[in-house]
Amino acid sequence: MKSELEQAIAGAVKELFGTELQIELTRPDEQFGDFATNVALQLSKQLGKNPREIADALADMLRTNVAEQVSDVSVAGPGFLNLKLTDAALVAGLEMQPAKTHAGQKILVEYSDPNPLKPLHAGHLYTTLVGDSIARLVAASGAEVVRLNYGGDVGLHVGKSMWAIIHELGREEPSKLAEVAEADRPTWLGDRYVQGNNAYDEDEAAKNEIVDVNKRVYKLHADGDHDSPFAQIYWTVRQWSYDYFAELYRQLEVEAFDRFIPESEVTQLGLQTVQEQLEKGVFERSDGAVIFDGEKVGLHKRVFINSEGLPTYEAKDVGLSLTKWNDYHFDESIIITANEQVQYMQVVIAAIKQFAPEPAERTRHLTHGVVKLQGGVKMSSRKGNVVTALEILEAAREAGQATGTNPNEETILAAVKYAFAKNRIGGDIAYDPQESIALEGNSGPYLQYAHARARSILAKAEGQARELTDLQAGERSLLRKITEYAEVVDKAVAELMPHHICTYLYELAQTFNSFYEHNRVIGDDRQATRLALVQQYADTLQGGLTLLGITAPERM
RNA sequence: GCACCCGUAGCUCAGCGGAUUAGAGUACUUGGCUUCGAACCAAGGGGUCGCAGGUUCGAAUCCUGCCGGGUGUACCA
Repeated sequence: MKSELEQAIAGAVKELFGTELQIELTRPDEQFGDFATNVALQLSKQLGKNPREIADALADMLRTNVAEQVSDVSVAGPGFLNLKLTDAALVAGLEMQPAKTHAGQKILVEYSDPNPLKPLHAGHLYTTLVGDSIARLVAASGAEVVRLNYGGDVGLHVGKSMWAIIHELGREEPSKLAEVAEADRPTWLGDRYVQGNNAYDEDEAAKNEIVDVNKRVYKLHADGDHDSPFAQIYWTVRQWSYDYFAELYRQLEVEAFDRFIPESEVTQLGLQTVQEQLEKGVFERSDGAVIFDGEKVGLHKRVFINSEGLPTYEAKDVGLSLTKWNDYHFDESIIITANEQVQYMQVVIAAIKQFAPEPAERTRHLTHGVVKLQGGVKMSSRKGNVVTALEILEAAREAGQATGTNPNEETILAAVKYAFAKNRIGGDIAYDPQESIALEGNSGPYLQYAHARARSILAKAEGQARELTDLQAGERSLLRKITEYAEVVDKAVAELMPHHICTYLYELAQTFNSFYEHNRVIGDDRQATRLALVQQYADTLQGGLTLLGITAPERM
């Protein structure tokens, strides 16, 4: 519908003024119409004519050319062309589906990326939810999506935790791990990380030991060691971490990952590749380390292999990138991380581009902001003052109890997911355990409620829904909003911005609630027509919620 | 120092490939439940869109400078 009209207008422009123009119809305020365009304003400059004259001429032509779809063409303001669709055309808009812009493509989406042996904080919850909804968007656009989860099971942070674990156990004795109760494992590990981190910063001797432990972890992987006491401790606590991640994903009810890629799996390939490319001049030696001089391409220098001979995160990312390429030959690889890695990732991708241009050019890095506590304090797992991912869910449940409405788990999840999804990706999120979970206003529960109400009508009503004709004002407003769905999803997919879905669904639900308040469905003369409308509305809302990973219960 | 991101109602945020009267939520004030679910609806007050220039018939939106905040800037991830 939209594109047909755009072509019709482009045709009219060409016929009247002889210029080729790409028309982009917008959705104006309802009082102006269903679609609007400012072509006349754009044309006035290049034609040297009054924009209103141009608009009037176009309006005249359109009134006859698109009379079938458009009931009214008006010129307003400085020269806007406002179009009002006929009821039939508006109803036809229900057929519009989101475009399959990525049909036939294989797209990798990497997100969540928690590190074993470190705590899962609120940021992990955020990045997991953002990644899940982006992966859903990509899938909705027709792509074959591969969900990847990359985590640092080797590296300095592991050295820190392992050092503290051994310290806490007293000696390298795996059986002593049994003293940690299963339920206490996550916090116990989190405490070890903080302990190791503090020791690294404050105690020179401990720092040297940690550096040594770190090397032992790399060696353990190189040797395939699963039997030494040190290795047994490592593999056991690593599994504890993976179990804990699984618990978070289970509680969040996010789509399952297709593959977990531990850093240890790509370390060798990364190290080897960087060494090879060092020979070829992509990398260079500097102060005992191997670096990439990003300054040559307007970025900054980065260390890929440190002076200890160990690969840094950079080299491992090289290994990861090549592993993805070798295993999937993807059309696009999306990586979702926090903002602080923006410039880091640019250097890494610039380096990879030197010797593996294809995966580098097909990689897209999306970033989100940090989760802040009320008052603007950033959370840090290094200092230990963290709100963990599961604590956020717990806080949500408590806040839900406090409202007296006793929301179930479905509603709690909707509240949390929506609170994190409704903001544009990129900015920081202020998390207020009390407010972000509020069950009213622009929230997940509001949307679920607006859905359940509609389903309730449908369940109670007898008789058949009928086709939509001779619409009244309130009915038309609701239908108009419903038909915007496909356009909104297309926009969210194009920008990979799930918040557009939130904004739209909230407006849709508001439109319905207002309709509900002012129009009776059951028992009204127009029951059949209104049932059809309510049905369309409920299905649309449910579809949108699904894209956000939020359920649409029939009752609540 | 340099690079990147951000600065819109008290608070939390949409809007930013320029355009019809800057929008929501929340908080505050007020009205609406004997009829389909009031987790709702209806109405009201509240903004020099950080500041100053520039481009344009037209700027919250584009450009430049400044101020304020955040992040990154060699062996952390």
